[in-house]
Amino acid sequence: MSVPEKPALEGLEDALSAKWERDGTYRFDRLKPRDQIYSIDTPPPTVSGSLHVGHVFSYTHTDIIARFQRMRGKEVFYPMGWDDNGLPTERRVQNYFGVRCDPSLPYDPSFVAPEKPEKQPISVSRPNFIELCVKLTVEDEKVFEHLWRYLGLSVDWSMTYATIAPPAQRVSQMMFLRLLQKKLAYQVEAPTLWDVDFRTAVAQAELEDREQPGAYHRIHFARAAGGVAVAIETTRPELIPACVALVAHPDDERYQPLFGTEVVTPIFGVRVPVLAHALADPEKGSGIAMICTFGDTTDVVWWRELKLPVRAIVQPNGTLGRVNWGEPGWETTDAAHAQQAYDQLAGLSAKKAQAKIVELLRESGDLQGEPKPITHNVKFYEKGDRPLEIVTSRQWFIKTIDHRDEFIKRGREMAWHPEYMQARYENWVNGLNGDWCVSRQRFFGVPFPVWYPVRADGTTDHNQPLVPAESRLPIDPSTDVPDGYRADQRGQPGGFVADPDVMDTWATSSVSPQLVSQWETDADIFARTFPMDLRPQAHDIIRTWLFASVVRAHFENHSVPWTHAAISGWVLDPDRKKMSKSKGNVVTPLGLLQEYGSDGVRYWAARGGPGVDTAFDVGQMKIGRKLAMKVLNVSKFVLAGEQPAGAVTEALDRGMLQNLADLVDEATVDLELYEYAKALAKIESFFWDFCDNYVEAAKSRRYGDFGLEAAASASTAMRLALSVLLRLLAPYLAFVTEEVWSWSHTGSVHRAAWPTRTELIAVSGSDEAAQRSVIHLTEALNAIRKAKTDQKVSVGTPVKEVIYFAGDEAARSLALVERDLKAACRADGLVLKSGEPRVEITLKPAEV
RNA sequence: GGGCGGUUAGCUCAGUUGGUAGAGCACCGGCUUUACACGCCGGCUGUCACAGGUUCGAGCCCUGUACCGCCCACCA
Repeated sequence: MSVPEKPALEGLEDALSAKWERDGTYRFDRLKPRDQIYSIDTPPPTVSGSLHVGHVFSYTHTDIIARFQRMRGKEVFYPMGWDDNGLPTERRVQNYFGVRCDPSLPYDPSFVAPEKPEKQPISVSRPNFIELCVKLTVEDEKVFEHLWRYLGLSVDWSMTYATIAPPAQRVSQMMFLRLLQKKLAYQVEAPTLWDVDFRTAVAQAELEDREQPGAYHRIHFARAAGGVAVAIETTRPELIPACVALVAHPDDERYQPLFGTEVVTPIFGVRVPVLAHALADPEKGSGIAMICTFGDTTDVVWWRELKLPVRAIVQPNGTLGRVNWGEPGWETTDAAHAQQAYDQLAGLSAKKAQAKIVELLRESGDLQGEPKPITHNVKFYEKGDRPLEIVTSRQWFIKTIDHRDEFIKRGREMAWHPEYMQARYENWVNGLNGDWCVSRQRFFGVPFPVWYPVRADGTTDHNQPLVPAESRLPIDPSTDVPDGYRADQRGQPGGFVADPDVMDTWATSSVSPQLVSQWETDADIFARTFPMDLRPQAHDIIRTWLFASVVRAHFENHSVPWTHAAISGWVLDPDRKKMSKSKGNVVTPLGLLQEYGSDGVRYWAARGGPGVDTAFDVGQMKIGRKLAMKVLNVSKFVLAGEQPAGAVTEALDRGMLQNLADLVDEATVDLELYEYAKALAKIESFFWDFCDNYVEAAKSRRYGDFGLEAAASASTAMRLALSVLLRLLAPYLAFVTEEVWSWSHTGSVHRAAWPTRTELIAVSGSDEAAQRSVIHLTEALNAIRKAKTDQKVSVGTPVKEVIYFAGDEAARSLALVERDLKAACRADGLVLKSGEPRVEITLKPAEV
């Protein structure tokens, strides 16, 4: 507890984060009542990726709120999770260890991964695969935790969770079984959006559009008995064998005669009906489209609403499957010809099949003119490399489409920061066009805790799923055995088989509020933390994580998951584009923290208000570092040396403290409204004014130039002001404020009480005249400094006389602080006069 | 096509209920000033995107337009 001779910022991050850990500064006290707890549903970063400056940005915002709430007297429940679920981790583990997951294999407890990946991937069971995932992600988590501690996140590090660990699996599975019980989860075999590389179903929320080159092919369809020939345009001629109908708008004059008739597909000779549907757009192509099973989501709508048959040709791996032409479902006028043509397509990818069929169409004369190249938007899985296909498969869904109004209502029960983000949420909910597909044909994830009986004939009975008791969870159906069965009955007639799928990443991460709040694990903690107070997250995952969390809490807890949603913006590079790895403009966060100091980087982040996309700007980090440095230096001045104690009697001191009380009120209101950036701007501005004007003016008096009592007034006032300013800055500059606090206090500033107007007024009293005198003093100082600068002398140059002309009111007001003003401008004589504002300075004769 | 943001000094951004356009950075100039040269003081810098409207008065309210960003829909 002393003031260092040469205070420095270097090394504070390591020293103080270690001290906070030692002292348990951010340890959560679970005995506090609910209304004194502030609980945060922190987004778990994906550990298989790397942290970038965008993470630092948004996690700092949350930390500022957390520190403010803690100082306001709330016990902050602030866990940290690691998202190690999902495809990125799976891919990384496959490459790192050279393994592939084969869920049909039994668990091998003695399996050890090879030092170096072998050329041929080794097949391992799902439990073995997950062990490897955990092994690898544990290392990632250490790196992440170090960065977060270095940044100064006030997380309780005894409360971390991993989304693949047993507690998370248990909550995910339990909440799934509850949905199943309530028939809010169901499975169905249906056309599903499908990624052919990952070979898994994907959800609407995981789609993105990409501009792709394509071409319109004008294709001739021959007349059938009683019909008329017609030409359609398509970008996907390879799907002609999957064509089940043609469709045009019911009001389209051109096609009126065709409705109800049939035409024949080229090459394959399949008779298909010509139908009417309002979704067909007369403006597009020839106004008549071919419906295939399935080329896009519109095909699915037509297929469903027009009750068409299925002729599926695209397989889960993206190639065209075998077809036996002439068999049921594949009737044709010339099976031999169809077979001969189709066999040239079977086994090809959609892209290659397209090239081939164009050749065939050209030969047969059914391609009219040449393909017209276009670029158009095609749907992709956001992590995928090839366009999505639509494949019919058995999938699990959670009901959403019938409950949209309820989700909107929940959204309105929450406070959004900023408010307009709520519109994005409602936009998404209103635009939902199907239930939420939650199953993925992957291995590393939370398995569906379900088996199916195998009938005597060896077929699977999907209608009677076998589910475990909740007390058994979490389970892995690929190795665990349902009650009443033996392990050797797996896959046998009269036995059982496991559901092979795992849950979608959002299906598991959306239970984070229940997971961290210890739902169905610790009723006491749950009652004290749920519904949670805050979900901080980025705006691009409102449609996924936020929405899915609302769905889960609504169905299971009949409430919102949290009462506040704080949506952070993105970090933009100087070209105003979102910073991303692919653009090669990502800066390593630890390097930044080391160069500008964590406080410097926190300052930059804090200036980006809620929801505001913010430019990556090292200039702001430098300014933050300067601010931290200034805190160090002014604190050294205020706290160093023996100082007289006593009442605050001087007008300057009393006025300054009252102005500070106003600042405390304003900053507190801002922070309560999550407007941390606005609060910072006000605090910062006051702080510099305090340093440059108040401290300069009170300095001489505090040195004792006007006696002990006047010195004590200055000393007491500036110590109190510093204490308040440190506390106001603590949520932002977590390190330097803690360092300075330790010079005069034993505890942590981060556990100190948030400053109040009362503590200041108790010392300063209320005196508007004194308050005004501070403003006038600043004006006068500025005018006098300008006069000195004009005469090219230092501000510190002693002068013979200063005559300051000011308005009547200002002159009267300045009389209260005349002694301080005179000292601050180093004048032997100071005369205050009424009149047009101006300054007259008489310099001392130059010393020879 | 629909929705949501944004457009203010060279740059990054503030601008509360309508009342004389702000800060920091950058730039220029001055200053060894006993907390701080990672400092201090001063100066320069604007068709508030554009066009209308309401008003005594508009950066702010209304209508429209342009551009930038995001989300959604459509993508035969």
